[in-house]
Amino acid sequence: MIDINLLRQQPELIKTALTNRQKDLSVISQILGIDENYRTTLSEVEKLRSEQNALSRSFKGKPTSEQLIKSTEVKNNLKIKEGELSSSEKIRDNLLEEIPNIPSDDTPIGKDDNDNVVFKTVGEIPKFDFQPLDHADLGEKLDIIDIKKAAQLSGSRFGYFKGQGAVLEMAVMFYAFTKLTKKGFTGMIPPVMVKSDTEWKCGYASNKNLMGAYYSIPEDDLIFISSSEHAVVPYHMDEILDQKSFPIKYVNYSPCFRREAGTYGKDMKGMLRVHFFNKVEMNVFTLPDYKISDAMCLEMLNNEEELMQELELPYQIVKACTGDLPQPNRRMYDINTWFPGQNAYRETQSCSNCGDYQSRRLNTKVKIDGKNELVHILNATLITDRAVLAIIENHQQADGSIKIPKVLQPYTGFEIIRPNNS
RNA sequence: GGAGGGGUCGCAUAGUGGUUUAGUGCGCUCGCUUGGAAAGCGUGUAUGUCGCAAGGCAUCGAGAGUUCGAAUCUCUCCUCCUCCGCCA
Repeated sequence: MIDINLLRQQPELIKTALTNRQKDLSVISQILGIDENYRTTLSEVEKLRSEQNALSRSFKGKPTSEQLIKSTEVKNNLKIKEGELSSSEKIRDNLLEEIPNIPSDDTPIGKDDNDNVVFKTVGEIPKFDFQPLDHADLGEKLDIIDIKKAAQLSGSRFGYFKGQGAVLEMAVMFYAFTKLTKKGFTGMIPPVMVKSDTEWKCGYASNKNLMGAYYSIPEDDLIFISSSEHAVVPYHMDEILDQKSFPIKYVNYSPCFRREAGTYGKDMKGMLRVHFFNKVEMNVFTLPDYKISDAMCLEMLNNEEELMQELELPYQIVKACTGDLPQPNRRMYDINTWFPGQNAYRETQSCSNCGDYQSRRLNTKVKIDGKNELVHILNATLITDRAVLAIIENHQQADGSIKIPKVLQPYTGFEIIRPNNS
C-alpha cells in the first residue's frame, strides 16, 4: 500500500505513476474526496468522544437523571458519526489499495513486457550441428520428465521429474540454496500455506478476490503460496527490528503453486508453465533508504548472475517497464535464459525492490534515531525448475545425452544423463 | 478432533464496571551523589492517528455487543500452554 500522506501532499506524483503503469487516474480524485470527508468526520467523532470522556469523568459515581439524558444524547450522536467514519475509511482504503507502488525514475516506460529493455547479454547461445530438441521431447526420450502421466492423474500443467531428472532438480535447488547460506543468508523452509490476511498484507491482490486469485482452502482460510516470499516476507510482521541487524537476508526453498488462470493456450507444451514448481528465493529487508535498497537489489541480481554462469547458461537481463511491473514493485530486473527448444530467451528469474509498499501493511519497522520507520523489502528468484529445463535444453549433445554442469556434479553423482538404449 | 488454562505499555506482574490520564518490580535514559564505580535518590521510558501548534482521540491478542461509563461483563475469532486422541 502506498502512503496516504504522499497522495495528499503530492497527488501529481501518483498521477504520473499511474499513467506510466497504464492505470486509470480517476481513483485519485475519488480517494482525495473521501479522505476529506473522512477527516472532517474524524474530528467530529473525536470531539464527541472527548465530550463523553469529560462527562463520565465528572460523574464520580452514579449519574443523576439529567446527566444521564445528556450522556445518552452524546452516545447516540457518536454512534451515527462513528458509522459514517468507518464507512468512509473503508471506502477510502479499498480504493487506496488499488494504487500500485511508484516506479523508480530509471524504470522504462512501456505498455507490457514487449517494452522491457535489454541491458545486458551474457554467454554464447549454443550452436548445434543437429536439430536441438526441447525439454519435453528430451525428457521423454531420456525418461527424466513425464508429462503424459501427470496429465492423466493431475491434468494439464503438471509434470514429473523422474530418475536422474529428479536428482538433477534436487541438486540444482540444493546447490543454489547452500551457495547463499555460505554468503550469510539465513536459510528458510517456510509454511506453504498462509492465512488470507497474511496474503493480503503482501500487497499483490486486493481483498476482493484473494481466495480466487490463488489455490486456496476457504473453509480453513488458507492460501497456498505462489512463492516463498508470501510466507517469508510476513515473517517480521508487527515487529520493530533492531537497526544493527540490517540488512536481514533470507534464502528460502519452497514449492510454489500457481493457478495460471488466464494463460490458456500459452506454453502448453512442456513444463515451462506449470501449477506447481520448486523455487529458491531471496528475501531481504534493508533500512529505508533507496540508495541502500537499490544497491541491495543489484547485489541480489549479481547472485543470480553468478549462479547462471556457474550453470553455464546464456541469459539476458532486462529492466521491466512500467506496464510490466507487479503491484508492489518499485523496480524489477528479469533474467531471461536461452531455451534452444524455443529458440528464444524466456523469463527464469526476477529481482525486485518493493520499497516500503509491503512493510506498510505488514507493519515491519526499524527504530532509527528514536523514530519507527517502515523498512524496505526486496525479493528475487535465485533458481526455479524452469532453470532445470534450461540446463536440459542447453547442455544436450548430438547423441541425445545431457552434460551436467561441473558445479552440480558433486551433488548429482553423475556427469552425464545418457539415453537408456545407448 | 476432545478437555482445561492463559494473552495487560521491552521483560515480569497488579488490576473482577467509575479515584486507571493502566499501578508495581526489573531493564534502559538522563541527572544528583562519588576520586571512580556500585548502591541510594530523583527523572523519563509504548504505538498509531488528527492538528501549524497547544492539544485531542484510539489501542490492555482481534472484532462485535451490553452500559451514561469496559482492561474488567457477553459473543465470535486468533494465538500460546497442559492433557487426551491421531500421526511423518
